[in-house]
Amino acid sequence: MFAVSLISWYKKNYRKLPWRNTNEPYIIWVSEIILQQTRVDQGLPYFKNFIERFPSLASLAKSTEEEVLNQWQGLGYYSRARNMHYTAKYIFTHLDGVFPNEYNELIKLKGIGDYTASAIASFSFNEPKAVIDGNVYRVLSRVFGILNDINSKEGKNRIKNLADSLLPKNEHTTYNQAIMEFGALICTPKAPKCETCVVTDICYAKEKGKQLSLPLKIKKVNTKTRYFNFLIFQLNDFIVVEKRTDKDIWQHLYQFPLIETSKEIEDPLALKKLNGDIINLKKVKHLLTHQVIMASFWHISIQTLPEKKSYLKIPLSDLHKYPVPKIVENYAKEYLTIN
DNA sequence: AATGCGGGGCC
DNA sequence: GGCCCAGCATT
Repeated sequence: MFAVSLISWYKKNYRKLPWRNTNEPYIIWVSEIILQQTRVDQGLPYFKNFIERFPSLASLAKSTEEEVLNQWQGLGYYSRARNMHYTAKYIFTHLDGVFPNEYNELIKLKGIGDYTASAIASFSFNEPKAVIDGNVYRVLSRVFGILNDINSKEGKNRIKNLADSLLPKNEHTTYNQAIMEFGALICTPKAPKCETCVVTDICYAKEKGKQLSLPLKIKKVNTKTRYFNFLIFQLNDFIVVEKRTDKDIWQHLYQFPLIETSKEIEDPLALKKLNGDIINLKKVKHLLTHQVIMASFWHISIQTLPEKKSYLKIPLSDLHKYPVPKIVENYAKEYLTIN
């Protein structure tokens, strides 16, 4: 029995993680959002800091988006933080601060899709909904031999039907945790630990030697290269930052004034018709999932800080108050340390 | 159905 | 250098 085996394995082998000690929906929600497309090891310190800074839905709702993004800085996929802040305010204001307690209501909230709604429903409200995340796709496609592309409608439907049929109605909470933990620790993407697997005797992939070719994912990656020139205008202890507002990466985060070009440039000052002294130039290659950012940081000593509606003149010592992309954080830490 | 959205760890 | 991670929103 598939579910029984996984539950039994889980009870002996699960990791003790802070969100497993509670069924409080706010805590479960925060943990699930943080763990979207994010490994436990990477998300764990963010979870602890986030809960310490925003211990309740009310505290999150009463904060500013900037404060929330500041906590999120460095974790990536910042729409998660923006949507959480939006949803916290929505629940606080329009739902009397009470978290929706069933899948059909949870799914309506911004930032909550099928996986997260199922997880909160199962973990917080004892509603038997099967969670389907990357682990589940991998485990089920291997064990039960789902050969369809899991990005296709057919593949998703088969996994969905299979997941629903396997869900034990009474122990769904433990089972949901178990299958994901099993995928994370045993049925891993590379080098799965088949020698310690508890369902190896019924596993299609093991029998056929197809562990590494399942799940089948057909996708094309077109990575594009972009050239960012960050201009760090400095006058005494003041610098200039601006907020990113476009529908682009790092939305609502701050940065140094940016000139994006189609290729590397020699002299941004000439381009901007500005007079100043370049006192540092640092080039950094920053890798995102589908973009390569070739960044140049031009540190410019200038007599008059440039004026523009979107420019904020701030003391260098205040820079840490603004949420910034990792690449900006890295530069600031190395070259703009005050003290 | 396809695309955009971060950053990091692993091979 | 590619792949993937407790996905979701938008087009």
